[in-house]
Amino acid sequence: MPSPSKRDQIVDVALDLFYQGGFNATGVDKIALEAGVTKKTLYAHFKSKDELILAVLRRRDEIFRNQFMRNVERLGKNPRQRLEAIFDTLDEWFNGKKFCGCMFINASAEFSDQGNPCHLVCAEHKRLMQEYFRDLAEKAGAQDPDSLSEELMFLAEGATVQAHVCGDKRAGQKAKRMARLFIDSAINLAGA
Amino acid sequence: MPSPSKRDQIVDVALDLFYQGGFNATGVDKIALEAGVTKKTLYAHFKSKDELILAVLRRRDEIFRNQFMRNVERLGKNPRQRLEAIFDTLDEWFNGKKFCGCMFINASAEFSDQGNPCHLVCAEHKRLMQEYFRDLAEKAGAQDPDSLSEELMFLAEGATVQAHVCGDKRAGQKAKRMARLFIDSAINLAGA
DNA sequence: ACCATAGTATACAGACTAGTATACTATGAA
DNA sequence: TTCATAGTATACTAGTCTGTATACTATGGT
Repeated sequence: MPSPSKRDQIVDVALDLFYQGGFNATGVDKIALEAGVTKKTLYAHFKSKDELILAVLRRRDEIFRNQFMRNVERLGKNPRQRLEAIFDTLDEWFNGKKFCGCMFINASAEFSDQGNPCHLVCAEHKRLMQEYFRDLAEKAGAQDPDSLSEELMFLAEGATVQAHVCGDKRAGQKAKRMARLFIDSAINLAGA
Repeated sequence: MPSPSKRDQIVDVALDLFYQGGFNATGVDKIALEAGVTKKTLYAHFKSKDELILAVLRRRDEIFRNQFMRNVERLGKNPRQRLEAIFDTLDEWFNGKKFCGCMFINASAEFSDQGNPCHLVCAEHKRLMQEYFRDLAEKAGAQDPDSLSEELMFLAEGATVQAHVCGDKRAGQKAKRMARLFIDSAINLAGA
C-alpha cells in the first residue's frame, strides 16, 4: 500500500502550487519535482491530475475551516463577539503574505461548469462555512439564524473578492462594520 | 493595415470561449478556428495570447458596463430606485443562460499576481463599477456616496460569488434586501 | 495594369502536457 | 534469507501548446 505520508506530502505541495499558480497552469511534473517524488509515485496515489485536484480541494476545505474556526474562537470570547470575529479573521487572512484569494472561488472560475466535481466541492465548502456561521448565530441568540448566516456569507464573499481583485487590505474591517448592522438588528430584535 | 472588423470578430469569439472555458484552458487554435480565421491573421492583430486576453478583458469591461448601466436605467426610474435596480440587473444576469460568474473575478483567479496586467484591468473594471454606483448614490442624495457605493459593491460581489459558486439563483434579490438597509439609512439620514 | 497587403491554407518548430513503461534499489515482514 | 512492495531514476508516447514560416489568393488603390 502506498504510504499515507507520501500522499500528504504530494497534496501539501500541490495545494501551495495550485493556490499560487492556478490549476490548469500548474503541471504534475512541477508538483512531483517540488514534492521530491517521482511522477510514478504521484500516479500510484492519484489516478489522474483531476483526482489530485479533488484531493487538494478537500484538504484545503478541512485545513481552512479548522483554522478559521480556531481564529474566530481566539478573537471572539462569546458567540455574539465571534460573529464579528469572523471578519477579524478574514482581515488577518487578507493581510497575510500568501493571500491569493479564496481557493474555492478560484477553482470555480477554472471549472466553471456547475456539474464539475471540483465545482461541487467548492459549493460544499461554502455550504459548510455558512453552516458554521449559522451555528454561531444560533448560539448568539439571533432571531433568524438562517437569514443572518446568509447575510454574513454575502459580506464575507464580497470582502474576499475586493481584497483579492482590488487589493483592498481593509476589506475585512469594512465588511465588519457592515456586518454589525445585521448582527445587532438580528440579536436586539430577538431580545425584545 | 489589418482590418478592424476581423479584429473585432476574433475578440468577440475569444471573449465567449475564455468566459466559458477559462483563459489557460482555451487555446488560440480553437479561437482562430471558431472565428473563421487563420492563426496567422490572429497573430497579425495580436502579438501574443496575453495581448489578446488583455483586449478581451478591455472589451468585456466596455460591453458589460454599458449593458449594466442601460439595464439599471431601464429597471429604475430615478436615482434612488436605480440604486436598488443594481441588484435587479444582477438578478437578470445570474439567471441568464450563459452566466459563468464575473469574468474579472475569474481572470483574477487565473492571473493571481496583483502586478499582472490582466489583474490590473480587472481591478480597474471594479473601480469603474464602483464609480458608477457612486454617481447614482450622489444623484440620489446619499449623505456619504463613497461609503454607500463601497457597501453596494461588497454586496454585488458577494451576490455574484454566491450565484456562481453555489448556483444560488436568488442571490440578486437577497442582496437587494440587504442593500435597501444601507440605501435607506444613507438617504434618510441625508434628508433629516 | 500593377503592386502592396490582408487574407487563406498548411506545415512546422520547440516546448510543454498528462500519463505510461522499464529497470533498478531499499526496506520490512514471513 | 527470501520476496513482495514502495519507492527512485529515466525514458518514452502521443498529444497539445504558443508562435512562426512558406506559398498562394483575392482585393483595392494608384
